[in-house]
Amino acid sequence: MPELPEVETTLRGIEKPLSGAKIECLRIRDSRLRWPIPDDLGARVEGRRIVSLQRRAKYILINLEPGSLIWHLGMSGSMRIVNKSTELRKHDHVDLVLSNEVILRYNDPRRFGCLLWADDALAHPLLRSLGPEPLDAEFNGTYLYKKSRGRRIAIKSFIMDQKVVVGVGNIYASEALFLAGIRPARQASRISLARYDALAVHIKGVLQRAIAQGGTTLRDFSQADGRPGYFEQQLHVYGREKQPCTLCGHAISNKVIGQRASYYCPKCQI
DNA sequence: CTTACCGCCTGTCGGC
DNA sequence: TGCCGACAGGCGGTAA
Repeated sequence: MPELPEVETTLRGIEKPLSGAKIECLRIRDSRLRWPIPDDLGARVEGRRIVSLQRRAKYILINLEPGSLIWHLGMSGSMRIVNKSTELRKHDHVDLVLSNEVILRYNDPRRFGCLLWADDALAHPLLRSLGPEPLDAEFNGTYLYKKSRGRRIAIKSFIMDQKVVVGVGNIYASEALFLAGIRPARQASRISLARYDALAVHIKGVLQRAIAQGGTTLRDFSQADGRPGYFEQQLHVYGREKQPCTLCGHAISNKVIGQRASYYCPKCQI
């Protein structure tokens, strides 16, 4: 999926046209997402006004007050702002049609995303047990250090666990570990507080820089205006197997950790 | 509680 | 050129 920077980029791209707008209707062309889109969702939102939008973890929340649409982009989802004469593309599964001529169009080839309703989104089972936002002050080295005591899993799997910290996926986990000089397979319990301090700083830094670049586009992702994200050119290790390390020139390795490709420099990351 | 693994889907790419 | 398997940015469910 879109990780945190891609979801944040999407949110920023749709916030202005959607905020305060009235929902004309919800057009569902294919409801077979990760969970089926509820049958009554259209009736539930039709004619109502969008009060605000927010991101929590990798979820986009469209608040109608009371109640929210809970929208996740899955692995391959994207949203675009279009109008009624915009031609449909393959996998354009949902349109949120607003009365101001604006249409929010959701495209998701793999259909791993979801579109659900909750009276209280943050209390929804999918969101209830999520860890802290990585850009919040409460997320820091001390938090990671305490949370990791007794955890034998690889540090990369640990920071990708949404109960530990949200928003960090396969790309940015690899990048943050490179910047912090930590080998992705290292056990989470065997990392010092000082190194967790550095890791927290680099998680925040890489996410912020990626947001500033509109996210990373590898294949499916695009911003709400259709442009790609531009962070790919700043990736140090992700997808760079056998290419030279940007710091020392050694070839980048790729090892499977927790069923996911994991890129690192065997010289710079210990 | 933790950890490891499966599977949901379509599209693309590399190897033969 | 065509076919086939491996793999892809996520994540809930299950089993041990």
